[in-house]
Amino acid sequence: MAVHGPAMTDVARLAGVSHQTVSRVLNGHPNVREQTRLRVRAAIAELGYRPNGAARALVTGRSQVIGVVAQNTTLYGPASMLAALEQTAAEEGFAVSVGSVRNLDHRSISAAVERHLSHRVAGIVVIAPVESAGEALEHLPQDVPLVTVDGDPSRPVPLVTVDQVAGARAATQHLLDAGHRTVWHVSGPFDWFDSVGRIDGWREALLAAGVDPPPLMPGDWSAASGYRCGQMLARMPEVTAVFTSNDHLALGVLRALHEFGRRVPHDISVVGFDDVPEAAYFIPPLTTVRPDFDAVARASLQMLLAQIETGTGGAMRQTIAPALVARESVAPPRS
Amino acid sequence: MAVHGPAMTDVARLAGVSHQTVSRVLNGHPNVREQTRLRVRAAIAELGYRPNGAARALVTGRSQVIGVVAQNTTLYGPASMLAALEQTAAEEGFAVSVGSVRNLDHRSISAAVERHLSHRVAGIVVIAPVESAGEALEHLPQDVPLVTVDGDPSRPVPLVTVDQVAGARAATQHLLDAGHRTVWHVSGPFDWFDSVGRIDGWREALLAAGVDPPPLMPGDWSAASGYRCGQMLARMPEVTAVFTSNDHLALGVLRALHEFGRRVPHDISVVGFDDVPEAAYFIPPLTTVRPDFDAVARASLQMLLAQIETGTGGAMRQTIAPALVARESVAPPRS
DNA sequence: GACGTCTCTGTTAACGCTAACAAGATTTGG
DNA sequence: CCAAATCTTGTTAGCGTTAACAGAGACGTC
Repeated sequence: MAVHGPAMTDVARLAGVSHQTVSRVLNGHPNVREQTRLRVRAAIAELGYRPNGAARALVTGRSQVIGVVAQNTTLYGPASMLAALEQTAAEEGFAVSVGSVRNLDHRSISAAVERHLSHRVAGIVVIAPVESAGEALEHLPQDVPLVTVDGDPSRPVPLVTVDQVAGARAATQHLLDAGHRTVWHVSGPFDWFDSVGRIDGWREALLAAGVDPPPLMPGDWSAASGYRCGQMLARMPEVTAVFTSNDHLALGVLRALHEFGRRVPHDISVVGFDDVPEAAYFIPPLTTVRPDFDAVARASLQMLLAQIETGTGGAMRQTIAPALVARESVAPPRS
Repeated sequence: MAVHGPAMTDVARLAGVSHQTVSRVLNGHPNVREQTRLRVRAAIAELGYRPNGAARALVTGRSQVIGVVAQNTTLYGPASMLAALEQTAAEEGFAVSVGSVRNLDHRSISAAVERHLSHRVAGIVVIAPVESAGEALEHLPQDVPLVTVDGDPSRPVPLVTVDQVAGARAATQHLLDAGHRTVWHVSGPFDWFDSVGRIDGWREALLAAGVDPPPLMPGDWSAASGYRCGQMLARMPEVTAVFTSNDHLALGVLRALHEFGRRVPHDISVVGFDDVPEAAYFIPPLTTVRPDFDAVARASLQMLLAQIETGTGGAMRQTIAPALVARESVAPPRS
């Protein structure tokens, strides 16, 4: 069984001070004599003392832990968000506890949040890109610092989000600018806000250009569904430009087009979304839209810390604009 | 500021019992009258009471949290491991705290472990695929339950690992079986055990077949480095089969071969490693080796829980065999 | 030289929970 | 029907930390 490490009193005894003085040194209190501070530090080092976070959390009412609720942390977007969040949190002295959920339904989310709450996390970041998540967050205790990432813009919850609409608009516009009459769209699932936003942006760009949007091809983020949509698109001679809701969908589309002998970008141009690291090595290199996950993470954490410190909730929100990354999968239409 | 939720005593008062009885109900103690149990449960529900993990951790000396140290949780392998671990841990009632580190050097790892320790995690899982990580783990307090994943097999630390050697051997053998004279290899970084194991397996398979291994092409896991290696391979007419250390390297190789007009699998066969979800949609669909991340996660957690419960360390180890997934990127050589 | 004002340190009391013991209520055995 | 065993509940004492207050010197001011 684990031999418990030294406690504050042990350090205090060795340094010849009271445990409270040790606490002061640890928390950077100003009123400690330099000499005492050094003695305490020496004792800490000698004993290999490590403050007990549980005790601190108990007495202060909150731990230095931030809970993150996410769905599928295997997907590139969420994984990047999580990593960026963790990095940023670490810089602020916070640990990150993951509570991933299989389904983003009301019940699962609530359960994950509950788990975090019983560990008395200082705040919660919900990477909640789907409709149902919003409801779960409404019935939350009011006093928990909370930030949602890519959540429902219509709910009064602090929100940081990638500007999906702008990104999709840029992607679509990029294709129109290349000379394409219209742009087809392979979307993500309808219950993801990311997906809905990208559909909106696509539609907006087309309407602004006076073009009637062609029928939507619904996908589910996976290369498999992109492949299926691609098989249909490949057989429609009028299709010259496709915007897919993420890079993996694009990969599936590229493969289908390739199989049908439709060359990219010669016959059909393709634009993705996410800029996964491999996108530059697709055949051909994929033009795509890059969301700035670091910026999103920084913004969310900052927002969360503000809430933790001030205690005020408020319905702050912040939007991060993504950038178009032009590569070789886009060209003017033939003819 | 957060209004603190109800405590055990509040529940006790409402239910007309002592706080200790509430504690007993919560912990499933046997000696509580059914009627009392129900009354307590009702009070818990009515107040929305949530046990305070920090207090529990303080008194029991350990929390229901497992710390995970990993490097780049954006890479598919680590991300999958983390997700699987989190899932498994949740089933056992444990939360997972991530401490990712930018570099897997001694200092970073130690720092991450320290952070976990001061939160009094119940145990630590280190996804430590590199050399330098091993050293950091040697100087750890002896009494912390610890499991390394894909770590150094030569160190006396509990270890769960994907059988890289067997996987690489299978991949290489698969190519030899298809009739190829020899198999080239694009490796990962040399300080990753995964990478070294795969090199060993590749070499073993070739030697067993009486073939002198061709020069190694060193990569760094990225599609970019795969592309660079692929450009060289494409210009060597004698190359007919390539095994890459992961799927993203393979993607880069595929792209380079495509650019040079070398058809896969007609001219050159390619096998990857990892089976990323998109691998089936590469051009052509990639034959690869699939490690069972769930099995690894389950094994590690089981090992960790065993240590937590018994308190014994021991140098247990377990190896999970990966499976070859045959797709269309492999064919017999022309000639 | 006495008095207020800093600066530094120590003492005490929580925080919310579990463990250990104690004690009343209930059952069992002869 | 009484003593002993068992079940059920309550009481008390920490776990290691921070917060609040208190006290002891050092210093400057009149």
